[in-house]
Amino acid sequence: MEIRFFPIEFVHKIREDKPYIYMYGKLEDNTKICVIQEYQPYFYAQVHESHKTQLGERLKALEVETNEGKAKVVSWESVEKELLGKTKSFWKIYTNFPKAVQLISNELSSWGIECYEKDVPFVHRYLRDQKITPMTLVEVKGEFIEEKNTRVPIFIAEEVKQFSKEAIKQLKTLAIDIETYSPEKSVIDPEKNPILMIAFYGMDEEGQEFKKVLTWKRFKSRLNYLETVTDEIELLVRCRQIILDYQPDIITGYFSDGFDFPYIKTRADKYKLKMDLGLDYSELNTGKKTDFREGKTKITGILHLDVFKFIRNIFGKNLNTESYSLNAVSKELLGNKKDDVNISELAQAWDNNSEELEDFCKYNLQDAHLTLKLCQKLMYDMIEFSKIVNLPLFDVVRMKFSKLVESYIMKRTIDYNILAPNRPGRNEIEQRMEETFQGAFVYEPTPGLYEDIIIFDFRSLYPTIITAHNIGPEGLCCQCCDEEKRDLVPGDHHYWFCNRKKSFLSKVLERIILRRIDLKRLIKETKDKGEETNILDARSYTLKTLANSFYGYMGFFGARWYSIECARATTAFARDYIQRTIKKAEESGFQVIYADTDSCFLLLGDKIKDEAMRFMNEVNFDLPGHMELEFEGHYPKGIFVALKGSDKGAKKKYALLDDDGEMKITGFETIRRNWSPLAKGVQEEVLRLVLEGHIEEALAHVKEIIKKLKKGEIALEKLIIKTQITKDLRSYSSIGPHVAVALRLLEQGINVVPGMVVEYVIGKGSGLIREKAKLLEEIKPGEYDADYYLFNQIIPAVNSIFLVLGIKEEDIYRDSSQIGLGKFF
DNA sequence: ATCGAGTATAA
DNA sequence: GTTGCTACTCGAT
Repeated sequence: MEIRFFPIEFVHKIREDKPYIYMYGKLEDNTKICVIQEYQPYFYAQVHESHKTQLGERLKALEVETNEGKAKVVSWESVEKELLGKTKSFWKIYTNFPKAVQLISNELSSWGIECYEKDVPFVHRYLRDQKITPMTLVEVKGEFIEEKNTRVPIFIAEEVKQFSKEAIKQLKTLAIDIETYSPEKSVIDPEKNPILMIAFYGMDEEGQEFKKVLTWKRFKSRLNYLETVTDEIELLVRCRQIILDYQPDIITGYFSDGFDFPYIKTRADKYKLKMDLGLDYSELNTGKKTDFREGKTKITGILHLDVFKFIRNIFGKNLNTESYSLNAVSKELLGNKKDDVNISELAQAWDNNSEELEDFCKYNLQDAHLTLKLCQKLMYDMIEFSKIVNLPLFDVVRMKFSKLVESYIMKRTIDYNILAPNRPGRNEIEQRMEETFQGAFVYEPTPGLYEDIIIFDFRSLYPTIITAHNIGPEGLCCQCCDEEKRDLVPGDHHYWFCNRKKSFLSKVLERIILRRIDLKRLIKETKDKGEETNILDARSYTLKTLANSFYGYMGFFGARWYSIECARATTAFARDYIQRTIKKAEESGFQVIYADTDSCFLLLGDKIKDEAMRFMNEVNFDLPGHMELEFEGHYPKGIFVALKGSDKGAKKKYALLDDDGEMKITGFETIRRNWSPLAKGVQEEVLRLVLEGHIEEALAHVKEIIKKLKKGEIALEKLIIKTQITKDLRSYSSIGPHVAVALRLLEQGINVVPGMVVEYVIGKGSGLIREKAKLLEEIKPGEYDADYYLFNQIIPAVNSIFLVLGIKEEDIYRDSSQIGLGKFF
């Protein structure tokens, strides 16, 4: 019989001594199902003609002992494949189970035989080979079978094929969030401290909501979603039952890989409770955490998405948020303002049986609710990534850019019969890390206030250069192109890329670019019809992200298709194009005031916009491939400032005012999170007033703020400085203010993990700044260090702006205050 | 005094 | 994922 289903979650297992892929998913009527198919794992080996007979004998005899049985070679066949531009003959060697690939190939390597694609995860291999796209409708031929140990029907497939590219729309999702007992001045310790409450927030296919907060302390409350149990054991038992009863397609959490699930697992293990949530009755698997690998929690058959990971790894790049906390991200993405409670007071409220516990329950549920909404909001984007790289959503949301690009390239190897180069070993990585290359060109601006600025920029500069100049490792210094026809890379290095045979990477990249061009047209048509473009927008964003990552990928030391020459050539062409554009603008009579990588700022002067557009069209006339210079905008006013203590113009630091009076600030402290809102606010106001031509007001504004600052009237929230902790606290060689504060947080029992952003205020006193750095709860209003905020925050933030106008530092202080400035006169 | 480590930002 | 740029703090020389 034939059925159609949406595959969502994947595992592989040995069944009756044979390797099988298990695809958990849903039929079109939302019934859950698991489709299984036998599949043989394999890898490739490069075999010399003369060794073939001998090697065959050795492979037949080869056996490697493991605790899962003997790893063996099942069979092999000879295939032709292209490896970095050269077509060669390889053996495709099949093994008896997936893990055997690694063991057998290691053995062959020790015999001096080069092996390839030996580290491709089995599920990934299957999906690519079978051309099955997760989350889309797949048609399978086969039959239902009776199996033990399964919570859903099992269908064994003989044939599978993609039925449609349309992604699944109805997904039953459950968000989960836990609160734990964490008394002050103690480290988070799942061995010691219990889970106090667990919140669930679900939504089914029809949009029906499900809310519940479980807790094991009784207190007065009229919350209808509250369920009270006797103790933590029962809490965990109920937690298991709730998930099993609800049977979501997706379980989501915010940092649930790193916190909620490992915590639940640790507590359950402590009481020897089963957490057999898997659709095959398997236990919650929190994975192995090492120094290099983060933990992942997998529940067989239920897709666990850690929304935090997707945001941190991929989506966060196009957010403006200063931190990846649930609070900050929800605010930007959902526009919600979260009701906050001081979570460090939970332990105390718990011990005192306080009625405030109700607030913590509400807070707990709110977090689950926000997580659910974030997951739903990002679902299109996550699914698009999954579809485009053809991998399980579980893996995609946990990937970083390099893996994502590589997966996409790996998918394309099938279409072009290409063999993937191996990932670099330890030595190779070390060598690659020492290689550097020159980046983009940045024009040094002359400090000043400018009028009528026109900005042009190259659309997708790096991707279009790679395709237009056929950049790719295979065509490097080819011998097939005649010397006079070679497309030489600009600069001192004498090298070129073949212009007869298209390189694999540029073919792959061009497909992305072309698809995006089509898609943009479709989006426009759809919008014109007044229809929703959510999914198309997500797809366009995915393609753009992928295309933009190619250049970085080629220069990344861990890449399979690493090529420093390709990365070097990409930036070399880019520098050449932007410099030629600048020259051409000047030849056309425009004054160029700034340029950075792919953009060019010029002054309109006494010309009209049409003349600028004519210049742009002339540039475009000569551009190859998909390269294009675009009109970015017209700005009536703009300011460029000088380097500190110099009259040279600062690069990557300017502010513009557009036709609608909107300000666009680049590089200034205003947009940096490790400056106080006070300094940022003053700077932004000064920039605005100066650009609008109100210089006196700008100066007066600063003086006013300084007066308030000296009187101790500035609210503490405006003085908060946020700095990220980027590594383990113990490995800091120099203890900055942020590290000092983080160490105190640790003492209070707050889990300080890399990536966390700490907030502090500089308090009154003497000594190092780090000694004066205070947590918000450690300082009272007015007790801040006014001098610090004046000399280290406000003055540096506005000084360079005023200097452009000929206003010196002393002019800022004049009349603003009579105290504490003696040392400056 | 000067320099490296650390943080953050632009493209 | 890459390089480029500026400015500040800490801590060692």
